[in-house]
Amino acid sequence: MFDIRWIRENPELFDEGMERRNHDARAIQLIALDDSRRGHVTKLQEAQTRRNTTSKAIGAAMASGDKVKAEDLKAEVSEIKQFIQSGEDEERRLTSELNDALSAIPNIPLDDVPPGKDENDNVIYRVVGDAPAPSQNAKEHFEIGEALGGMDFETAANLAGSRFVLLRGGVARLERALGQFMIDLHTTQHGYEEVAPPLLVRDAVAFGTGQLPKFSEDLFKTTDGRWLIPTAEVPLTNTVADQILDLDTLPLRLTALTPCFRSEAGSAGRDTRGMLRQHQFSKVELVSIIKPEKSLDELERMVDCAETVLKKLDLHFRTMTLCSGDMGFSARKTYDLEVWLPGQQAYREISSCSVCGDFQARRMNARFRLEDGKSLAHVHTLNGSGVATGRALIAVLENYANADGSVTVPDALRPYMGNLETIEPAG
RNA sequence: GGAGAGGUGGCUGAGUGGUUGAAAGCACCGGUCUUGAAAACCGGCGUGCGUGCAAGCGUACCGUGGGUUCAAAUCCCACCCUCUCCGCCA
Repeated sequence: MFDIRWIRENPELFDEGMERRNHDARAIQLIALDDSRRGHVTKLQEAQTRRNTTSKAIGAAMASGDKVKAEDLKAEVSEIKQFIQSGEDEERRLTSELNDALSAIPNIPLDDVPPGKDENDNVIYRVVGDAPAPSQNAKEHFEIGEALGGMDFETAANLAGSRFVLLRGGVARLERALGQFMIDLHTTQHGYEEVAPPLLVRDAVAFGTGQLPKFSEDLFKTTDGRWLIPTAEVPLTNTVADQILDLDTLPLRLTALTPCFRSEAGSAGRDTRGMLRQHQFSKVELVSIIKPEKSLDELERMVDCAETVLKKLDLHFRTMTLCSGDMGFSARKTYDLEVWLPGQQAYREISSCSVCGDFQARRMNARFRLEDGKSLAHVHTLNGSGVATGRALIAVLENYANADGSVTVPDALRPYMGNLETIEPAG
């Protein structure tokens, strides 16, 4: 969320950022809102000053036994009170009007983010490994999974409806192995602390990371008013909400392997086949809470952590810098890792790492104490998938499928698969 | 689900209608002392908002949101959270 004072001081930077975002918010409208709020606050405070001084005078008059004077003063304050009453209502209205406007505004891209409209304008940052030779026979993951008897969409649909899958046997274990492998890698090699967070959160938490108020339709809501997390980023990042962190606790690096729930409200008809886009999927998430001056380095570090997963699985992928029009609401800069899927003959997003600056920290009110031991500043937050297990499963199946229908288990996963070397078709 | 207790500044913890933004201690910052450190002593030390070039001034804030009152941390209402006991339960 933006600080209105920053917008007042940097209107052209703000407008330029909004333009790059293809967003229609403009500084002049917000400043006008703030002007009317400020003007009103000043008037209200003057009235409050008079009320306070007069009230103190009443106290003094009572103390000295001057009842007549006290009564006179009471009558005087009564009138001021009327104005204050309505004035406070008006202040609340003006403040929430401004806050509502501010909380719906996306973050501004960093200067080095390529300009663009949608995914077609994303820029290749680096490519790792070689794409397998084109193959006519390459199968899609759901063909492979179903042939193994390990990917049951029909039963899942009977149980829960569309966009769910039921995994069985070796395939189910393979997904679990991927999750275990990734979270072990991040905790033992990359310095992240493992967290097992709640999967349901309250409004304020979903607001903190930017899901609310604008994207409530993308989330599942429980009957008692909570939200199913769409990513562990939400609870992990909010662990520092409303806190003042000591300098020596930073950086804070957290990881979690959790189910994620998304309504996919806006994507009817897209990726309906297979398990590319599900209402429920598992993901290893990475979150860093960091000092502002370190946040850009941390983004590179985080991408490296995510890339390491794919390198260890020996998967070919490319890392993309998202263009200004393709980034998420809270992000200032985002790298996507796109893994090569032979079955689709295409690169598909498998991980996404973003730096949010103080955008989320302001929403959450997460601050830290500076070196002087006194002043406070907002932390910076970063989040990234240390790879979604569902999509990693897809990638492994499509890249490790053999002609006879079996799937070779990647070396890195064997310790988690009871040293199994291949998953064979059922029966 | 039933009964009770409680939420005060970075932390601990006083404070039940009138100079209380809030005692005290700890932590922290500056200073004295010391070869240095510790201890001791002296001083300082909340946040948001408004206003101002600034010093400052004003205002709001004692879980959150409303209300009563000339005046609320203190009284009333609703909600949130924590703890204890009982019930139920993986």
